[in-house]
Amino acid sequence: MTPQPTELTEAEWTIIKSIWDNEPCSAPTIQELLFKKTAWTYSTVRTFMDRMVAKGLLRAEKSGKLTVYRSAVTRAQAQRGELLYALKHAFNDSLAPMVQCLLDTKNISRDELDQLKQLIADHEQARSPKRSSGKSGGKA
Amino acid sequence: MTPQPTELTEAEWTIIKSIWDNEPCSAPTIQELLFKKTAWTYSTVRTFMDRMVAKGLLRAEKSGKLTVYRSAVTRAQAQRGELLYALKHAFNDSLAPMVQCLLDTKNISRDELDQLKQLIADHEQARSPKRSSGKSGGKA
DNA sequence: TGACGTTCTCTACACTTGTAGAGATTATGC
DNA sequence: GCATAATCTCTACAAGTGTAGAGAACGTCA
Repeated sequence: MTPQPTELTEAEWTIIKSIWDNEPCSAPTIQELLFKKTAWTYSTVRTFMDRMVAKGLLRAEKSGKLTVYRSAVTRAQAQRGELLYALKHAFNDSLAPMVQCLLDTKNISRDELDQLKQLIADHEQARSPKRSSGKSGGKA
Repeated sequence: MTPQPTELTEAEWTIIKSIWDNEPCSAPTIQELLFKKTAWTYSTVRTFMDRMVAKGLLRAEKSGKLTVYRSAVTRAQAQRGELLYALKHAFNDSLAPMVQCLLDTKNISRDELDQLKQLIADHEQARSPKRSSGKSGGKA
């Protein structure tokens, strides 16, 4: 059961990133961690977190007095959701225009370009394993 | 003055796509065009469109009785906005993870892969024109 | 001139999102 | 036992989003 893709709001992204990096964790912890960036009060953070539990983005568990939170979606799932939203709405689900836009928009260094080429090459490799002599073909 | 990137809601995407394909156009026209997909009433469509004018996504002009609408952002601008939102929030602005996710998520045909490689090659070419004998180096 | 169709304007309402205060509860150190 | 600090719960409110109805205004055809 692949969970259906989720899109997060800006605030939700902020929260869940902090949780991925610190789970399991409590609301006061997250509030404190984010305060420098966001200046959110405890109430604000707590409200977000509880709403995210209701949406299935987080899981909460009471440990005595304290409520302990964990993510309920992985980073990859959330990334996929966001990407698919953009892909679907902005690019009518077609890959090439999206990548083209990426290339046009960002100032991409030569290193990054090489990296991209490598990614694609690896992907091709994985797709149609060529069992070439030298490389073992397994995922690096 | 590059306009700051805009993110559109789902409904806004639906509307503006129809407008890009038909501008200049009136609200009743758009409503009719979209009705099959969305079942939105005239009021709904009109409300969206007027709000989009307020946001600077569309421009409206009265022509006697009729109000005529045009897009105020290009498709490329809107695409960029959406892409940058995803890139920033989901991928912390780094390119490679995004492309990786793309490769992992979609079932990409060999043709598409080739297309991507071509895009990247073209981009490299444009970036550091090699003034090779055969090709004229200008944009295709 | 009156009925009809088209388009517009205005208003509304429920739900979501961003933001937070007030006050209750509980543990803790003295 | 009591002051204090930490945490929780509840409630609220403004702005944004999705959705639409009611009724005005205008052109037109008989």
